[in-house]
Amino acid sequence: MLNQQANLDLMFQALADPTRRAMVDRLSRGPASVSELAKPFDMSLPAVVQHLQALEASGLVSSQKVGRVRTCQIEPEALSLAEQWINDRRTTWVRRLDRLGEFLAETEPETRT
Amino acid sequence: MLNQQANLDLMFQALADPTRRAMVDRLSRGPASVSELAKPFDMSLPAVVQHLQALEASGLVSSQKVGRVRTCQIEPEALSLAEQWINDRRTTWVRRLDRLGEFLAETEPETRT
DNA sequence: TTGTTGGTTAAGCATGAAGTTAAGTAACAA
DNA sequence: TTGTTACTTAACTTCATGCTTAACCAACAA
Repeated sequence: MLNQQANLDLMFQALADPTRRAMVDRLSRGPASVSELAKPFDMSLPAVVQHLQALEASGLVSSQKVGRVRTCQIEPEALSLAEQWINDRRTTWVRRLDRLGEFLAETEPETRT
Repeated sequence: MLNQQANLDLMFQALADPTRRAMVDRLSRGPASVSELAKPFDMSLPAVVQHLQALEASGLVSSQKVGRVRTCQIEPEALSLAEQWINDRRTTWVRRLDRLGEFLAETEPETRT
């Protein structure tokens, strides 16, 4: 298992680019070859492949080459790692608000509505 | 409402840096001043403030200045926007697998275990 | 009013990311 | 075996990011 921290770096970095998000979006609907993935974009093929490399480095996408065609697919486990990081922070925040609510309720019960 | 796409760019970009994630983590436990936020990091104050600007630009954090102290807090709505984007893609992926399962069950019922 | 604290502004620098073109390779099709 | 397809590699340009230091300003404390 790689360093989790570094992994999140690569993950969020990968998702920070609209082209790469569009690729993830495409792959969430099913596997695709490199040129299929490239088709919607007004960009050279090498550029597309560089985006793909970023996605693969982050663990969000994997690929295998059969013959001369490289087929790419989404790696949903990786997606949920990013999702979980966000959710953990939101949860911490929400819990803090709850404790604050309790505190206010305990210390000034007469001012409650 | 700003362009959602651009907003996600800034959001994920902001979360791609470990220093900024640490700041979000800190702020998820409650508000903090700029210098409080800066304390854990081995980095000049201007550098910390630049990270803060990235977080504010993304909508993940807001701040107000009172006297000479600027107090920062997390903006959990923004967090859940990023979370939702990820979740939507995972959901699409899962549904695709479900349909694939149905398809296989319908076309080759005799090969099921 | 003088010093200290808390933050801001500006300028500069090193690195890396996003794109390009050009040339190369390996598989399949005729 | 010759051409086309599907990438791959390499070299290069441009722009953005993440820092730095130095100087500044405004609020509060003595």
